[in-house]
Amino acid sequence: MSEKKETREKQDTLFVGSLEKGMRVLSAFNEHHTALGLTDLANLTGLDKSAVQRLANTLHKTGYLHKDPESRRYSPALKFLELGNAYLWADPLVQLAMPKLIELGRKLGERVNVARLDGTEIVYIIRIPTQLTAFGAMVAGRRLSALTTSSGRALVSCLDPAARKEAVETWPVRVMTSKTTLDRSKIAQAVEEAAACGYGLTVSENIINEIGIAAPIPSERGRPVATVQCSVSAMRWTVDRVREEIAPHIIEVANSIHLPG
Amino acid sequence: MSEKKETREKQDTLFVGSLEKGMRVLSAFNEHHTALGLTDLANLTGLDKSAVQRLANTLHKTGYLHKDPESRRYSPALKFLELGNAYLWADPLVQLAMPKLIELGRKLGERVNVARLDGTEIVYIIRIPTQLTAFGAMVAGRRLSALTTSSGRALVSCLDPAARKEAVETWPVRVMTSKTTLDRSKIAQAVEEAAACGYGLTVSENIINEIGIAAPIPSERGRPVATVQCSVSAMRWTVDRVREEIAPHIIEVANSIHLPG
DNA sequence: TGCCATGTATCATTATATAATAAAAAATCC
DNA sequence: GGATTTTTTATTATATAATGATACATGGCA
Repeated sequence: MSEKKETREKQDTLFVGSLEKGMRVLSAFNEHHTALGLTDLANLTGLDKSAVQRLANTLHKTGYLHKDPESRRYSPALKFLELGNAYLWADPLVQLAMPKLIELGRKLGERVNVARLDGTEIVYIIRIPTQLTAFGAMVAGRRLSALTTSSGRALVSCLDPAARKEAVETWPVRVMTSKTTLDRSKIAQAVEEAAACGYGLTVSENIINEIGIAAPIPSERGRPVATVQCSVSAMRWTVDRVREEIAPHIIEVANSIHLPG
Repeated sequence: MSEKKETREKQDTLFVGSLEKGMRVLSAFNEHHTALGLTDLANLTGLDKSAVQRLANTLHKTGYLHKDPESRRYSPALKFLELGNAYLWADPLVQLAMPKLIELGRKLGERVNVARLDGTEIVYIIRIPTQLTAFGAMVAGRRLSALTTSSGRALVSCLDPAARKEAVETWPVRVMTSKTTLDRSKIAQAVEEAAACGYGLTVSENIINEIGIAAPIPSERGRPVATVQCSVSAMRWTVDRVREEIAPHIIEVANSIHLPG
């Protein structure tokens, strides 16, 4: 009874394992997994049958998971959305940027977004969906590999050379389309270009025929952590026109946002 | 040791108390509480110091709560938003309605929304923010008393007479502005009017000088549970013009949405 | 500077979650 | 359409893991 204490060394007494497991169950749900049975959950979370049963039941009883009486599968309830809402109120960047983004969306008549860098990925926190497109590009909270996005490239281009090199070489890339760039030297090139012109740019990386362009939002001190981004259809736009007609506007808006910290 | 088993009678063995407490901590964060210290959390959740300490620490370590090293206060992290995103993917209504709402937003040039009824409140699940307004009216996941909203009134007006009466008389009303209607007979009148004309309507109930109008989305079988809604400024619109120019459009869109179940 | 509120760390005690197992209910297959 | 597999639900003994009281540290504030 003294052999297996090396899983979690120090944080033991102020770490509630059951809660962590419960959160594992919660976050098993995402764009690919919208309704899950107990065995699905067990597989996805790595927890055993019994644990999943208790945790899912608890989340159901507390109103976080809807349980379909027919299929007996669980899916996210409205409380999920309220948690998202809580984030939006808590992030000062959202409040600052929202009015400017709405204005920008009206001016450009195209989809504009704000994205934050989180680790090696970017998360869209504001989306103004002026034009129709893939569902995933219209909802807040989506997470994409930074290196495949205009926002990610814009932000990586602001890192100091060493960090930039490491990011380009090691950050993971998830393939989204047949045009997703996997060649690290091409990514490096795109990042250098972003550094040169002050904005990141992608074509068809995440959605076919989508052109993305993003400008970093300056941070009072420290590196930028977010961007103002615009996505347009390559059916109606060319890269050159995007550079000429959209770039100046998103840069202007990005620079007009002064976020504390 | 046999006196206190009546708090939770049956669900005991498959109910994980720690998880429920952890969720209490999570949901302490909302539009009014964006950054909370341990004592704040203890007060809001009704848990004791130590419990909150352990739970908050766990949520911090698992990436759900950001902890400001300065103030040592916790606030929602990006994972909150990802949970919201998971909901949006899981709700078929969101996917069905999104393109139609974008189209409608473009046509009207005004803010359009989809709201769901949840208990005695409505929750906005899609928001197309075409025009500037209060921040709370631009983000998904917000929860308002059903009876003070055009969406809620539209949906209550679809209930059978007995349920309608009970809703109007007993559902709680949270005061949002100086114009929020507390008089139940006036609410009853508004609901009857909604029943008569097929859409709910509010003026300044939740935001001063805001006119709201909402049409129920029919359900295959059973009562409607959601609405297509539009909010406009009373500075630019009159109620009569809203009835004439907006009502037909939101009704048409609402009726074009066929959601299963 | 010294005080009070707030956050952090420790620990014995037992309640509480665990994982194994059995029973029931669906789904799947021939 | 009936038998077999898979998935879900329910039960229980056991010890782990959460508890809450307490003591300590820290920072804010007058």
